[in-house]
Amino acid sequence: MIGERISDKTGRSRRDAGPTATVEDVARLAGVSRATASRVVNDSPRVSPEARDAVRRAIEELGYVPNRAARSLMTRRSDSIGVVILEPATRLFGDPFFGHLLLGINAGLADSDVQLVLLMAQDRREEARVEKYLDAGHVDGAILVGPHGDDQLPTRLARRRVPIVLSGRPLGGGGLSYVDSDNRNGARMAVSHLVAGGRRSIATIHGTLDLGSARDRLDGYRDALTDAGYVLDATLEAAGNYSPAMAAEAMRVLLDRHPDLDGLFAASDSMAAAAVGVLLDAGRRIPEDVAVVGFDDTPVAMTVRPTLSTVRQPIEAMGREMSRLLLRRIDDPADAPSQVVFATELVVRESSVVS
Amino acid sequence: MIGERISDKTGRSRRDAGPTATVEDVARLAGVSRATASRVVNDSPRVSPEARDAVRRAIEELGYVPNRAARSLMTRRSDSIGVVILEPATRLFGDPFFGHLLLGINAGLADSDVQLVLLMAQDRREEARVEKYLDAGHVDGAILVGPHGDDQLPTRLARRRVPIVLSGRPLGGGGLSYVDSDNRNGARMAVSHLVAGGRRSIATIHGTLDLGSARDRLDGYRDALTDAGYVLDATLEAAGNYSPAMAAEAMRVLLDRHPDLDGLFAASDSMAAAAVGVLLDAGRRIPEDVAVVGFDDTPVAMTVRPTLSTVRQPIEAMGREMSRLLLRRIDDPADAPSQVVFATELVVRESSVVS
DNA sequence: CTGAAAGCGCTAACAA
DNA sequence: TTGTTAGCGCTTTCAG
Repeated sequence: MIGERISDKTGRSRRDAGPTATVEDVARLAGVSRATASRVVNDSPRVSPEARDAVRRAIEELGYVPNRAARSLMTRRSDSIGVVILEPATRLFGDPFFGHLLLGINAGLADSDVQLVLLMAQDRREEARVEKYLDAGHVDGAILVGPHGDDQLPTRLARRRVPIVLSGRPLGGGGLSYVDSDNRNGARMAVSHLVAGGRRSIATIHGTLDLGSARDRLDGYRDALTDAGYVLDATLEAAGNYSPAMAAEAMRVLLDRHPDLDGLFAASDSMAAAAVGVLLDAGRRIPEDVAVVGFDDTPVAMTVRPTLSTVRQPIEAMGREMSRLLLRRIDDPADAPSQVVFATELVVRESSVVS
Repeated sequence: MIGERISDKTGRSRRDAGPTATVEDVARLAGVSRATASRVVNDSPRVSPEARDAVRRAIEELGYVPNRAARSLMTRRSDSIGVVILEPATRLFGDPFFGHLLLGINAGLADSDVQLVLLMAQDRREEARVEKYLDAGHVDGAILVGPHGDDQLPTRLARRRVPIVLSGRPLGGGGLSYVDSDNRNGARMAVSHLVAGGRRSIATIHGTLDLGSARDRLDGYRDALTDAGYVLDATLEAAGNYSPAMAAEAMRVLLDRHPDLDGLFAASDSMAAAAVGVLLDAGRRIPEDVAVVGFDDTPVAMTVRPTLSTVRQPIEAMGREMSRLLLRRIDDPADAPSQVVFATELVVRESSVVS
């Protein structure tokens, strides 16, 4: 029932030229059976060198590429993973963080021929859609970026045995795999640096507190002050929620409450930059009157004047690690969840030291 | 040969719980044939209301979700499109442009159950890999972001009948579908605005000239000067290649060549921001001494002091349109290529007008 | 080491 | 309108 056919049938598809050779074609040309051809394609060791060579040549000649759908149907693997962005649009816009992370994730996939399916969920409705998609097993696993405190999605997926890795420590459930940077220590270093510079009234603009990173950075801020024997003052803390606009407003409030403040730690560079704008507008000199440290070491830190001292996290490496963990977990579902925390590093520029 | 089986066989897969009902299961439960069940799933009109209801109930009860691989195998459609980022890492990092664009593209796919496969190619080797992937027909079509002047990838793919849509006017071949903004007119408006403000010596920092956008913005700059009867001066043009660092260097060169320059048009906000830094460092007041206009209206425009006048392009809408065009082309390969150009808009802030 | 055969889950002729 | 049947291209027992 097969007979004459190679790369052509009656009304095959819209693609006229494209490589549509099948294993069948390859096998015939190589003078072996489908099974053997398939074995060669999948690097099975149980193939004689001669057969292997013949098949390889046939593959080359026909420009054969396996049909992923057919393979998936058989292997029950999609050879793709989902990267789910749970963050609302606003953050994605301003923050180069996500681009960096995607790059790292992609790099981590590079020698595995697993594809990256991008799934964005701006609201609960879209999130439900994404959940259904993941649940249906259309991807072999997923990396979840930015789940907030009250979001049960990770837990639900984990319970249904969907392999997942989170970006950032989840506030809720334990037992999940995640990759994070040492936000707390990064913040501690930043604020200790301000203390060491002789600053006495150090404020902070923190991120959305239902995010682990935001909470950890705030804790680090408090750690440093406590270490230095300062008394914590809640009125020196204001929410900027990782938004430049809200950070600007927060800065105004802080300045109003503490006209004498002489140090500021902002939980992101974009918030720091916005705060710097407000400080300059208010006639403060930076760093003479107010020393400022941000977080992330994004390009804006170098663009703004004065250039921004900040805390660097190895975003790309983190993305790569997330891929690595997920692939491992997909390969071996019994693999225990792992948590990986990357070190952060203080980068001192103009905004925090009087030269 | 089927017999007893519903959602369970011997060693099915790693997923223990998940919804693994098949059309077969649905059909049996609904008391109809596989074909009818399939018809209901695919909204075929040739189904009686009763059958439809029964099948719908069964689907609901079993939590049935079609297996994409099996469907693809049959329909020869992957129900996914590739979004190829040809840009080197550096741009992705700083520029919120890509995040915006992805968001738009994704939104354009929202009610089509087509998935977005992200493919990044940082160099020629990776580009070859991506090309092979697209060529193999693993996706139904692709959106190409950032192909540079000498890149033959779009042409090659088009020749092989892979449906594609480009982001930005390609410099090379005609006859390709693309979505762009009116860069030239945007730039012209920006520079005319500087002229109207009485600026006499207006410089520009342009992007990588093997990019249509960069060339168009440079042309728009020249248009405006010519319109105003100014004499073009090549020494007032410097390359920033969309990189803040190179833009800073370009600004230094320009300042050196023309200490009296009183206007600047930068082809991106990030370059404008970097240039502003250099100008401030050089003791120039903005806008009193030098008026500055950027391009893109990214968040940095609001963050920097003074806030940046800029040209806004509807990035998200552009992304949505790209999806729309691609889906249309996939549906009907005979559909002629279309070019869509979105209007740009001048946004005036502090950096260009003395208040 | 190799081949024959079975069948993954689905859709699409073709009949009825 | 519905059911029957034939595969899509691939991997994988199971014999040989």
